[in-house]
Amino acid sequence: MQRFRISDTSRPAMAASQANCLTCRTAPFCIPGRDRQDSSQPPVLSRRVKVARGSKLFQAGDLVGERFYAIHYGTIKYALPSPSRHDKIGAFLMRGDLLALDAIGLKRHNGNAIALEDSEVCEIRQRDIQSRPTLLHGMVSKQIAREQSTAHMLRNSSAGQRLAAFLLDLSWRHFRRGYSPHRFRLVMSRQEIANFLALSPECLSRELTHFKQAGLLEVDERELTLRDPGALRQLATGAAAAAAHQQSARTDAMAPAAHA
Amino acid sequence: MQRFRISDTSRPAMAASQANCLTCRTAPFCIPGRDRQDSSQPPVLSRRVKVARGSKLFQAGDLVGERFYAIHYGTIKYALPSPSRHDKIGAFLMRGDLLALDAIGLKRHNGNAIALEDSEVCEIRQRDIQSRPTLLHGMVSKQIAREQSTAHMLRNSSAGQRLAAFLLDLSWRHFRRGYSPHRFRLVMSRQEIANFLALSPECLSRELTHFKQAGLLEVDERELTLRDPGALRQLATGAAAAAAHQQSARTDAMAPAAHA
DNA sequence: CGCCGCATTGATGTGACTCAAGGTGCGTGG
DNA sequence: CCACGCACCTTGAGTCACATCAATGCGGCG
Repeated sequence: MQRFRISDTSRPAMAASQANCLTCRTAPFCIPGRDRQDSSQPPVLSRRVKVARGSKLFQAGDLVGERFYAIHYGTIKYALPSPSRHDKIGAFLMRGDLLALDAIGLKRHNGNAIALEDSEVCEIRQRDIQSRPTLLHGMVSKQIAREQSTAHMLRNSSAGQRLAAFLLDLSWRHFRRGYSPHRFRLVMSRQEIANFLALSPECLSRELTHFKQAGLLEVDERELTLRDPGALRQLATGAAAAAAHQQSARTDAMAPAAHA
Repeated sequence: MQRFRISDTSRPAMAASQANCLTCRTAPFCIPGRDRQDSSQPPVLSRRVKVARGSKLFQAGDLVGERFYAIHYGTIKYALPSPSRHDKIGAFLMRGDLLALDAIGLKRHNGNAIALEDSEVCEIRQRDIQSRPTLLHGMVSKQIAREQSTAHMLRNSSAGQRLAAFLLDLSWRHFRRGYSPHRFRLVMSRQEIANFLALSPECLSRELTHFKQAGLLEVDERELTLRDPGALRQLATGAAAAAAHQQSARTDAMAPAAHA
């Protein structure tokens, strides 16, 4: 029921301006670590780059140029080219997420970064960050945790488990950013979700209706409402007798929806 | 057919000694980046720790203590605890691989690190590395690339694809370390491989015999011989018309077995 | 209007999981 | 020593979940 059309998928990304993390309102979700507030350090400067919906921030083969990105607003998908059929989507990045940190030691990018909605990213130069080890450590930790939790999610054997884990991850990330964890918009298409979860679109659709029928959620086009995050969590963790499974010291990655 | 017994799975890891990367023979596979040779910098010192087969280097919940590890020799598996059944194995680390870099910004470890054979690891303190950004960048890049390629592998839908990708990865890593890419020993059990690939042990066994019957490889207990890496690669990449797919600028992660 | 992309639903096949049994080598203890 | 238990691996039969193919509905766009 969602039918936007992207007529021009390759119009160039444009418009740049200066930015400063000290005054940035995205920074609390973006930069981990305490020394962010440390104003005795020079502020991390970056160039802001707008990326129009459907256009590429960079693509596989592009020179990395010793810089990476933080999403200021919007959503970017990162996809690795695959010989067969469509590319494989490796991540959906939203406000505050880091992008292309994996390319920090590479000459050229391995994947494509495409905006799912009109977005703006902060371009960060390695040079500007490498004198701030605490900052870098926090970013690295955040990034690796995300990759690991993605792999962890993909090891969930069943389609329902994977979908539940995905939705809870989205929920948590919205919550962390100050939005409602119960109701939010899916900026990506069903096909893209299915791709990310390594499922067929049909299977994803069926799982969604199963969840709907079980009263776990409601979904109207791309508007999602979680009705029973607890049950979703039980599903995601492999159900069973996962009763007293409290966790603390959370990072930004794949996390519980016990925020009610 | 493999039947070692680990009587005591929790005897403590012991014995420490000093080590120096400048003279270490593992360094070429371990530390990426060019400034490793830079002797104007102080050498990276580290403590070597022996880990007996079956014992834990650390486990989930242990304090991180602002240090991580590089494998000097041996093999370590890193597994995340899972409420249901067995832990999920997230990585097999061998000579030169980095371990616990994901914990760099955390207080406590998320997973268990268990030696699959008698091993020795270099304990690296964050402090000692953070004045060497090039070094750190290289390590970060290497680590994230590994995580990404694991996730990429797990998105391969079929059991054969995943297994082929896994074997080629092992082959490549042996090759990089100066060992034969065609013949090597599997230090992990079938169950552990199956766990890592998110397959049932039975399915893994069947795929192995399929590969054997197809003449792609031979396997005697844990001794593996790759007979047709090219065919394996076609399988792993999703077969199809993946003809002219040359790649350069390789990292250490999931890579071709075009080395013949 | 006709086309196309997206999403859902149904019918059907199949690949992987589950359960079960059998074989093997090691370690232990009678 | 040998019987036994055990951990590991393999193989077979049956089942189920997911992929595949196909048809339909919907809405935007040319």
